[in-house]
This record gives sequence, C-alpha cells and structure tokens, in this order.
Amino acid sequence: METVTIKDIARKCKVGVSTVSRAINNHPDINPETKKKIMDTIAECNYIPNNSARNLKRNESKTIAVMIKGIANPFFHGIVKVLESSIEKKKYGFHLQHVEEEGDEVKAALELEKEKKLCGIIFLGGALGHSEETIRQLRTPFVMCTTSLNEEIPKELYSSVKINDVQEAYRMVSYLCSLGHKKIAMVAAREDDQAVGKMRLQGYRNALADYGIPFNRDLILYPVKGEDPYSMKNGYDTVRKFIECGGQATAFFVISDNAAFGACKALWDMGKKIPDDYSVAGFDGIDMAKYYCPSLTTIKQPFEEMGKEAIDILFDLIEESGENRHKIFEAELVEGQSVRALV
Amino acid sequence: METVTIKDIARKCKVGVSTVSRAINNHPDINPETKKKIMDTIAECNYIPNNSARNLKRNESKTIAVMIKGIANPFFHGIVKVLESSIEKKKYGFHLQHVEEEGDEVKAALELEKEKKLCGIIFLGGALGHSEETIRQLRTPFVMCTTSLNEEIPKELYSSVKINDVQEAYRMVSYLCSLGHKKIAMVAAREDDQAVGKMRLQGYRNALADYGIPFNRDLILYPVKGEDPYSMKNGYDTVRKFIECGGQATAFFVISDNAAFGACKALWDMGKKIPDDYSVAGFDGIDMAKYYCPSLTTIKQPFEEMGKEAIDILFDLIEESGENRHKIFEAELVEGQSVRALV
DNA sequence: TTGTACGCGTTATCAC
DNA sequence: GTGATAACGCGTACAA
Repeated sequence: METVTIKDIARKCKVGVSTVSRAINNHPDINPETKKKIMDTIAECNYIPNNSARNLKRNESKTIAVMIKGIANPFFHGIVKVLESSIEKKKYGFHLQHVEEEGDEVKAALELEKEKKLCGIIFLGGALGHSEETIRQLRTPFVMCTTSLNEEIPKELYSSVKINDVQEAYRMVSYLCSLGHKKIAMVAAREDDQAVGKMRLQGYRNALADYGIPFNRDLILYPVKGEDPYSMKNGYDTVRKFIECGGQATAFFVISDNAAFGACKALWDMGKKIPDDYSVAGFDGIDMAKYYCPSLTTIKQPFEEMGKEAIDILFDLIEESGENRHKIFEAELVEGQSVRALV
Repeated sequence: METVTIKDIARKCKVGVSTVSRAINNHPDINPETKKKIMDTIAECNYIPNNSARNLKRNESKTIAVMIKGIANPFFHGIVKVLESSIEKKKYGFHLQHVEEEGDEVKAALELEKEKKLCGIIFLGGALGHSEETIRQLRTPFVMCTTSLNEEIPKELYSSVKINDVQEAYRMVSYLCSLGHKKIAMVAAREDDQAVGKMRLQGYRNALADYGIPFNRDLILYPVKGEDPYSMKNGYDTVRKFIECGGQATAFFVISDNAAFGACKALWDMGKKIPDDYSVAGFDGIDMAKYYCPSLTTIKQPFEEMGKEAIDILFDLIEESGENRHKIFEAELVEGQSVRALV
C-alpha cells in the first residue's frame, strides 16, 4: 500500500489535481457535484495531504507558534490554555512547540518560522542570553510572555508582556516586614541568575532596606549546583539544610510556588508548624497554591490577562502592523494561610 | 532581505547545490576545504535549511514522535523526561506533539507521520474510541503508554505499556478495608467512562466484594458535567458537596492524586482533619504526593520503567522488526500520612 | 468550471 | 570530489 497523494485522488475522480486542491481548500470556483465526489473518494482512500509539501508551497500560513520551555512548569499551563483558545477564536492555526531544557528556543523558532511559514510567535519562558544579531533574524513579529530579553536588545525589536518582578517581590517582602518579620530568608535562584531570579532578589533587598533591616547574606538560600531553583526539591533541600544548620528566620520568601511547597514540606517534616513556627510565601499564584494545606500566600500573576494581552499585541503586529509594545502587569498579593503576623 | 536558500549559498561559494547539501549533511565525499568554506558562508548568511523541503524529500527520518494529550497532566511530565532522554541516547530525533483536549490524537499522528516521515510513535493519554480502520492506517510502529485501545482492536496491531488499573485500584481499596474502613467513598470518573476510570471503579467494587462490604451507589462521587474528573477542582467540589449533603464515609478513594489534593482541601476547609477525621487515598504517584501536607497515600505508577519499556519495545519494532508486545507493570502502594487505620 | 505546467527547497542519482 | 538534474507532494498562475 503506497502513500496516496493528490494525484491518485485526481486520477480516481478523473479530474485534474488542481480541482482536487480546490476541493480540499474550500475554494469557491468549483462545481458542488465534483467537489462532493472528490471529498468522498478522499475519505474512502484515507487520503491525508502532506503538510511538508503544503508548507513548502505556501508563502504565509495563518499560524502562530507558542514556544514553551519547560513543559513541567505549572505556571505555563494556564497561559497556554488562554493562548490556545484566543488564537483559535481568531481563526488562526496554533502550534505549541516544546523546547528542551537546554535547547535554544530562538533557534528553534527560526527553524519553525521557515518550516511552517509562521505569522507570529509567542515565547513562554527562556529567551535570555541571545545576541541582537540572532534576534534580528526573526522575521515574524513575536512577543515575550513572562520573560524578557537582555537589556541591550533594542526595545523596538520585540514586544513583551510581564510583571515587574522587582516590584512584586518588594510587595511580598514588605508585606512580611509589615507583619513584623525581621528575619526573612529567601529561597533564591542561582547566584549568577540574570533573569527573574535576580529581580526578585532585588525586590527582596529593596524591601528590607525600606524597613531598615540590614541585608544578611546568610539568609539567601541558593540551590546546589545543577538543581532547578524553582523545583519542589530545591525548596525542600535548601530549607531543610538551613534549619538543620541552625539558621534563624521567622519567614521564608520563596522564588516560586513550587519551591515553596518544598519548603513547607521540609518544615513539616522537621516538626514545625506553618504559619505558627514559620511563615512561608511563594511567588506565581499557580492553582495548587489554593489547594495546598495550608493555602499558600503568594504573588499571583494575572496570567489570563497576560495571555490575552500577548495575543492582542501579536494580532496588532500581524494585522495592523502596529508598533512593538511592552506591557507591565500588576500582580496581586493573595493572602493564604501560610503567613502570620508576628506579635 | 529574502529568505536565503541552498542555492544562494551555492552561488556565493561558486559550487553546486549538491556540494552544499553534502557539507550540511556530513557526507563523506567532500573536500575539507570546500566544506569549510561552505560552512563559513552558511554561518555568515544565517542560512537555515527548510525542514519542510527536507521532510518532503526524505523517505525515512530517524525521528520518534510522542503524542501527549493534556499538557497539564503532571503524571505525564515524568514520563516525557524519560522518553526524551532515552530517544536522544539512541541518536533518534524527538518530537513532542501536543494534542488539544478534544483533538484526535490518531489523526494528528497520521498527519505527522506523513509530514515528518516518522519511524515510531508513542501515545501518552487519550487513544480510546478509535476504529480499527483508523488504527490500521498508522504505518509506523507505535506504543500506547499508560493508555489502551478498545478491546475490539486486535492486539497484534499495536503495543502497549501500562498498569492493571483494576488490580491497582483493588490494591488500594482492599488496603483501606484492611485498615478497618467500611464506608469508602470514591471520587470517580464520568459515569460513562470506558477507560481507566471504569477500571479503577471495577477494582474498587472487587475489593469491597472481597471484604463483604455491599456496594453503595451513593458513595460514588461523579463529576458534574463538563468538569475534568481528574482535576483538583473536581476533587474539591465533589467531596465538599458530599459532606455538606450529609454523606457518611471514613475514607475517600480518589481517581487521581490531583483530585485527591482537591478532596483534602475541601475537608480541610470544612474543618476536618486528615487522617484523623477522614482518610484520603490518591492514584498515580506524582511528585506532589510526597510534598503535600499530609503526604498522600497513593498508588505509584512506575513511570520511569514504563517509559523505558515503551522505548525498548518501540526500538525493537523499528530496528529488529520484532513483534508487538503488551506489558503490564506492577504499581506500588506508597503509604503517606493521609490514611489511618480505624480502631 | 476545469486541466496543465511550473516552482517551492531539498536530497539522491547519476554522470563527469 | 563535484555538478546537473530528477524527484518529493502540493498550490496556483494560466490557458482552455
């Protein structure tokens, strides 16, 4: 059984290939009867058009790719859902492209752009450390969602949608301070982090400074080498080690909700009560924060609005050839049961 | 700036296109000097080969696709990791294809098969309710991982790797019975479920029967229409409603870990203690089960071994043209802190 | 309304 | 070692 192509269908129906093509692609100028006959034989022969051939021929396909780095990141799931439905509502094709942890998402996008003749791209995660030259190779408009490019990249080259991580970390830490916490440990990203990890640490420092609390290097809990800082495991390991080594703190500000769950578990395993003995605050506002026991006090990123805005910007870029925009969203401090006021 | 193609490179280097092709694809018969020159201009011009054209020409590309249905399912993340690394270790290409919730994963696979000239497919989730005719259209060997096809589909048409859901549900429920629980409610899948939901319910019934406990329809908690039975929200809503309506039970057997977290939260919100007031047992054994407070008693699927086995079978099929196999794995009952013995 | 012929960018098969 | 050239399967001018 050979692969059945458009020619086979044409031969079987005794028509030309272009007529078959017209039938497939819902072109207007075609006799309804011939169309029906063609569609019937297509179904009968289980003919499936070859996408490679189609893409090769096409100059522009109305499809948008979402490059997602780190499929396991629960924070992305909500956004992907929003993106997917928005894109489909606009009658565009949707292609979710997974990029492996150490993969180069821009390179992957470059390939995909040529392969699928994309008309727009949304990046979810990753995307730092690319040269301007590489970025300039992208021919289609693109939006960085929840991430950002290096500072040196000219802002007019791309769009972005995110929160102000410095400010939101500040919001949480100053909240903790306002409740009377003075010894606040932070489960941080890698020491050489240049992305959100760095910014959230900065927000932490700013808040302490504003409350007149001296910065203490010993309260910054860095991951062991090779460990994903945002993982539950890292939250568990660092907090456990900190306590076991006699670290003193009344609250933990954790770089992500996931890591915060790890932190909670570590405390729980050591017989500590949350929030009685220690307060724990997360960052991101994923679903699980609500469902955890105790529910997690966290910074909730408005991912629904962020996803919608990313799409809006992208469509402006595509259809109205608008300008690149950079939108900063305000996050929300959600009070759970994992933080208490110090008497 | 036009798209740069292989012809442009050839022209710039004053060689034929085939020589450029040889350089790109590491063919042996090529002068190292010309190769270097070509590679240099490729880098200089930022030339990226068009994958559509490549796939169109190729007859077989050593790439394996993983069709994943439900990107948010945390249970899949672990398996994907295993699959990815195993496939790359074998020097095969890896393509993760996301299939939307209501999408037809077999149809998507059929398209991808033609487009990318796949040599193997692994299905993660979904895959029920397909006709034998559709299945037969798949030309490449494939393995159903953690799911299964309808009973009517001849076993020699495909391979599968999974657990025995009836038996594992039985394992958990009889464990609960052995601890003295007699009123065990089950957070179940849809009433018309024909997949794992049905089987886990069967295991539940079998266990009760063996312990001489009559089956009580009122203890089966079905999701409201349209709700994902395996979601945290469903676990929360159904258990909350059950308790509020005066439902009597000492333990909950929940269809998935995720739903179990929802169940725990509902109980917690109503001032109940776990496991003091109610025992809760999950199913799957995702990471979070360990990190939840209390840690969740659950059936842990050996997803690492399952992923490895799926790949092994697939490679046998591809390279040794072996026979289709169906492997059933034994799961493990992991005792957490969410279940207690009744006095 | 329909059919023919060309080209999309690549790789493989030949000659040279 | 290298360069033409014929496919791969499809869409689309263009002609009919």
